[in-house]
Amino acid sequence: MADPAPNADTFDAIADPQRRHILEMLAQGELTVTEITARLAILQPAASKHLKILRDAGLVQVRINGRERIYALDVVALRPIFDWVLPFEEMWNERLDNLERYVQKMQLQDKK
Amino acid sequence: MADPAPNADTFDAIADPQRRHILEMLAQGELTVTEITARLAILQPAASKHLKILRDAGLVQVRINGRERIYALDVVALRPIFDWVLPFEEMWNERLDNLERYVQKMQLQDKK
DNA sequence: TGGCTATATAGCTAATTGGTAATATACGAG
DNA sequence: CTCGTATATTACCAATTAGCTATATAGCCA
Repeated sequence: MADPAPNADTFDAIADPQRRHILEMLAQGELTVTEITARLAILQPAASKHLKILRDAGLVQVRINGRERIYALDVVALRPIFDWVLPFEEMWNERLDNLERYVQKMQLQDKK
Repeated sequence: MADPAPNADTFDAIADPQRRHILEMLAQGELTVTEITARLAILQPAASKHLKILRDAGLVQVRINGRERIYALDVVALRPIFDWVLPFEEMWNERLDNLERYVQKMQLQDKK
């Protein structure tokens, strides 16, 4: 049985702006290849190529409807990105918290 | 005056596993180029090249100490990644919440 | 000064990438 | 069955990339 999320690199998949754009569009709802192509400034084969990369990364799912392929976001496949960046986010939040505390202390000093 | 965070593409910068590795190492503390090179399976010029890309993306800062360059993480530069992925994370959290609610409802049904 | 160390840069190469044009496949309509 | 539409795939090209080797720059130490 094949891995349902073969996970050809997710980071690579989202490195390209066009592919991020596709994912953002699909977050609003399903789209056909023609609709996706129309919203990007590229030709259909280029769109199909991007979609293949997104498919291989497990980020999108296809459903066939007659001669159309309807693409849908598989949002959970973005989890590796979120999980990777989250610890860093905690770092800068700490930093901001410290800065806030520092600023508040300074303001108290000023009032003295 | 130059932009303090020139932001040569952050997504591109973190697409490479070696560069992600460097950022993870720097999250633990500052390192020299030699130390970074030693922890990766590449030669020093390759490490320097990665570091230049990370510098251009504003993800690391350099401090000169004699003939050493001490690199430090500038974690806030990862914010664009976090900000981009966060709305998607909210989507899959919703999905999981719905699933939890559904499971709970089913469990209630079972008890009837 | 000369020689060693730390780092960056330049030049090269093989592999990858994002795009295009051309072609193949397959479905729906008449 | 034939024609037009939707999509994928192939072949090709220019640009980029990640690595290497070789070299340049600069600080430290004797």
